Amino acid sequence: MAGLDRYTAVLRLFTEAHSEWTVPDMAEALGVPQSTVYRTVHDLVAENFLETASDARYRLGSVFIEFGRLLRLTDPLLKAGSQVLRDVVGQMDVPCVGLLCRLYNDKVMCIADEISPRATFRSSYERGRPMPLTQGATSKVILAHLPARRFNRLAEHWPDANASAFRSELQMVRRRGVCISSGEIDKDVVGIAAPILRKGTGVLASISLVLPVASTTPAFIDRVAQMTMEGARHIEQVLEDAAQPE
Amino acid sequence: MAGLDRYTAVLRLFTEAHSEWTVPDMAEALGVPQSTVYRTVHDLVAENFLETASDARYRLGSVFIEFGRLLRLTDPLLKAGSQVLRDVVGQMDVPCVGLLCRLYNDKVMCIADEISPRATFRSSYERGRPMPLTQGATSKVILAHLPARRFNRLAEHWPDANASAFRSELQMVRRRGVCISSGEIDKDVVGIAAPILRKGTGVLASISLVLPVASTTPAFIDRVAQMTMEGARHIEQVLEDAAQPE
DNA sequence: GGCTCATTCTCACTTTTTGAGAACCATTGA
DNA sequence: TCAATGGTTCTCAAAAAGTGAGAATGAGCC
Repeated sequence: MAGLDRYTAVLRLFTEAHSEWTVPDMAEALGVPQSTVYRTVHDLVAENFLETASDARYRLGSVFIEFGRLLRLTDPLLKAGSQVLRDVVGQMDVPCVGLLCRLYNDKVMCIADEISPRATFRSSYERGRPMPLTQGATSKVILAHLPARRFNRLAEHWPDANASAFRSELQMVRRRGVCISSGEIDKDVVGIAAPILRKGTGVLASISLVLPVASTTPAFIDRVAQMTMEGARHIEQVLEDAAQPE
Repeated sequence: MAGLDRYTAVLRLFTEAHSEWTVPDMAEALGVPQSTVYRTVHDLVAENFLETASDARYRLGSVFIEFGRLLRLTDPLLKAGSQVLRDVVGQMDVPCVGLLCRLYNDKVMCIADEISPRATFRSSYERGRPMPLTQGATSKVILAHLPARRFNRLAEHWPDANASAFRSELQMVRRRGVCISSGEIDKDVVGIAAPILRKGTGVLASISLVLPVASTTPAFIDRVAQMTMEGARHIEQVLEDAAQPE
């Protein structure tokens, strides 16, 4: 184990289910001697990637909050997307959840969300949580706009029984410019997602609206799809404008 | 430059003012050859600490959002504090900002905030932004409860003209259990902060309420101070309870 | 096809990391 | 007060990575 991996391997041990670790446990999990782990952990603590908890345990440190702020303040997609999400969700007349998601390794991850004040449900697409690429409107709309090469490389890993049907479904999504799915990830919830594209770069992200099936009709879904696509176009425009002046 | 530093030195180049870097510029800023920086950046991109922007530039990557979520979900102080902040700010009958802050190297950093829906002002203590230790109620209340050794080590770095007056001010804060300051960081704003303590471990953090001077009276500030201290005691209690069952 | 520039690769040379064990240090309990 | 305990740091020689100058590759772009 070398370079950055040495450190990320330790950080990746920390999960929702196992959020505190002792050095002996880390050493065991990673298969390296304790003295090595002590050194690595020491370095990570010094830079606030980890912090000491009680009883000789360690947990994730606050550096992620610090850099999270920098990201919020400086990431063009995050800045443009958050603003548009707020606007779009604000315009909705039923409680809903708005999401801005992007490709993240072989997953899709929400990087910004906006929840109507009165929404009583939640989406599984929680900010910062990697989600599968192949299910849910939010993910599929990204998949549908991926360049063939990238798509194929990702597709190798899925044991997809019905690849050709899936491909033609995605092609339809691409043509339509929006993906609508119901109950694929969360029961009783509809997801309506539009891709955020950039000429030359391809698909950057997706913007989606999630609402309870009970509050929808086909006509309403069409209207929301329209709003979602407009939101996507708006984000694309802001990004375009931001890129020019440089 | 070795170990983790090699990587953090690159990450620390990325700031609000300079959020995108080319490799030649990084190499220049760090005083190392480009080929070395290319390698380091390559590693950081692979782990999503950085991502490529357009025009051969790089910016911070989304890994911070991913780990930020883990922190939100698993950090005991963050979990207890966010909940209590929501409660306390919810009880307030004037617009205000609630903050949960902790010592972060030689700074104080806000790790959670709660802003009344109708608040028209903002605190400089923004989530994820390191702030000076010696100004503002939020910071000083932490300073006031630091063990002498830690305090002295930090104090070495300040060119404090009036150290003894400052020390006695802090001693009064410690006795009173709350720190109230006005306009020290933000003009026209009052900060009311209480320490979150833990026996054995010392001061963990502070909880504070920030409100416009215009909306305060001495009696009201006393009431808010009371609420803030109650919030702090509540957080301490939750942390205590969470630590026991293990 | 021949520029330009970003990025990766190569390889001899340095520097760092590694790991087993000893040393250190704070706490606890005779 | 003196062991004993357990977490953490230190030591040092062997092993493994990192380094950097320059070459090679590759992707636009006249």
